[in-house]
Amino acid sequence: MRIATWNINSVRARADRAVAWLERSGTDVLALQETKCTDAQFPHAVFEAAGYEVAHAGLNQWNGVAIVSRVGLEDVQVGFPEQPEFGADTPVVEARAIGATCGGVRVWSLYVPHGRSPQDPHYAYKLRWLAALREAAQGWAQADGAQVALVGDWNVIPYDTDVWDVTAFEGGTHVTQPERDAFFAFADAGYTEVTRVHLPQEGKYTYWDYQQLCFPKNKGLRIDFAYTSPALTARVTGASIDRDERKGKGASDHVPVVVDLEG
DNA sequence: ATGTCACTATGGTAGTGA
Repeated sequence: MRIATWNINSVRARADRAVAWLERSGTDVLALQETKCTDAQFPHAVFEAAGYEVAHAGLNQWNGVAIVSRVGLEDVQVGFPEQPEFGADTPVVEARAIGATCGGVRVWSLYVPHGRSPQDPHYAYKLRWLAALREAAQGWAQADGAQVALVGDWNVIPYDTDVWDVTAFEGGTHVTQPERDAFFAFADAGYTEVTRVHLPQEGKYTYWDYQQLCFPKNKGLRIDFAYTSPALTARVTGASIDRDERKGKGASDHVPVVVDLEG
């Protein structure tokens, strides 16, 4: 079975591209982030025509997460227990997490808050969000044989070598110790970040900003990851990053990150 | 050349988020 995660940066702008990629790559389950639409606006028919079921959570033009599967899609859950709210006047639980069981694997599509700047309330929200997710995820992995995949855009640069020049992020988000601690805490909860296991090389970026010709200059970030519970980690046979998907007109600023499972 | 893109609301351009 092949699972992938992809921050699509508007599913309406790229539904055809996503389906073409699904078919070309032979992906069974795809977790999407930044769909940037409401459930009513989601292009369900495009995916269903290709033989995929869809579960989506989207409140407005911001955020939005989905799971697309051709191996079943059961027990859909929008948001995780104690997922923090954000908003100055009327706080809401944003559309940043959706879970479903696909082919026996509990898949979570996650869009971790950006943080904006270490001084911004969004940064504290990001840390709260990651801590709450870790609490929930620890519970999910408890059951013997539980096969859980936490995949998505983590908005954290775990190592200095996951960015073309870490000094460009001095004073910014993504590289602070609290963010990195929050990211690595999932390993303490029993999860393994399996893309690192299979792609340990430096410079394996998953995102290149649209601005400043970042992609041609290969000024990228590695911020899209897949944490798997012990029983699922044992099934992982490989991982890949489809860098070519960043090429050409109409690309997302992120590329798909793929995890292969035996069976 | 601030070498971008997608969204909304508006009204033909400005604001927001990344």
